Amino acid sequence: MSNRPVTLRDIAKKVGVHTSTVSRVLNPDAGAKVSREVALKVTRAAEELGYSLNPFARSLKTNQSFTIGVLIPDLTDPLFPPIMRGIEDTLSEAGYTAILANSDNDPDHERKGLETMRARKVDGLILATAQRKDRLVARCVADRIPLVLVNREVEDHSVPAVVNDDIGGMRMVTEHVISLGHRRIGHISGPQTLSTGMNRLNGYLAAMRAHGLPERHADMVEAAPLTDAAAQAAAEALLASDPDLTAIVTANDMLALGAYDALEARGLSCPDDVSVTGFNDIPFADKFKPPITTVRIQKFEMGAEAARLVLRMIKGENVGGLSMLLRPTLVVRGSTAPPRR
DNA sequence: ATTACATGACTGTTCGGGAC
DNA sequence: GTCCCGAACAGTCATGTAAT
Repeated sequence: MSNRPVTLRDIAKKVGVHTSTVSRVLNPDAGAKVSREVALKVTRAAEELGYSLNPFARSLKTNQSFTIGVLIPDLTDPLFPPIMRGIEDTLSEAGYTAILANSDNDPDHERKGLETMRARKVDGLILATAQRKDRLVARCVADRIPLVLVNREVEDHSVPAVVNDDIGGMRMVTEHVISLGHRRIGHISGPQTLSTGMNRLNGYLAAMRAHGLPERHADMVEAAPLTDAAAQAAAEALLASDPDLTAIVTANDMLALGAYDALEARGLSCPDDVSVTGFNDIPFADKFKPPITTVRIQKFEMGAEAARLVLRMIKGENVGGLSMLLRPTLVVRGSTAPPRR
């Protein structure tokens, strides 16, 4: 009794045909010219013997792995599972598999993750890790690997990207806060090395300017890196520098949680003393206390579009530096209210 | 006897070419 | 219209050959 996996040859032997015939039966999309009678025998034998395709052997011949490498910056960030779902659903429909690597926001991890995926001969890459200036991305471009960025993009728009309208989204939520009557509004931004961090800051500034509100330098604090600790420190710095703030708009929901903590530490309540807003509308954002007013981005769709784009590139389509901008929507919940005074 | 290098077998699958 | 033949793919490992 051998443990050797069943191959096309085994099926061919059993049925009495050539392996290539078996291959054509089991790959109907290759334009199989096989009689129904033989095809039936082959499929039956394949089932009886428990055949499953050897993807390595197929890759050897076709130079295609039907595998896409996906690199994300932080496995613990609830933003990414819905994006990943969009990627996986779309890829699997097309017969592709995603392999996931997490960089933990560490450039060294990122490089290793990319190297591993490339060594495994992925057909394409989807990166959620891109910085505005990104050497790893530049190298992938130079090596002509089908590559799509998701959520974040590079400064020179040299790589196709599927991103949210971060400027518009942040402007929208800031204007919601302004419309409630707030005038002293602070911003906790993401790292300015990231397109999301920079665009969301610009959206905040655009809203402030449009309403003739002062852009005080002290009212803008950067949380870098994007960690819980940095978020809370940023919120504390913001409240310390401007005690008259009545609202804080943050660049993502996790930063908003940091603001909640900082408010509580100062004995302030949200939204009675200070209104707070988030961004992304991560899963369970409605379970925050209070439920967070935020900007809903199209997470699933973002992943799905990125996957569609990379599949088009694999087919040889020239998509150029095509960027896709997805429209966000405002979700008003309990963390925003008119200022007390 | 040891070392360096070359050659070829091997894996499972696919696909162009050709036989009937 | 059906089916077969056999090369080719990338990389590893064993074997062969020649030089030291």
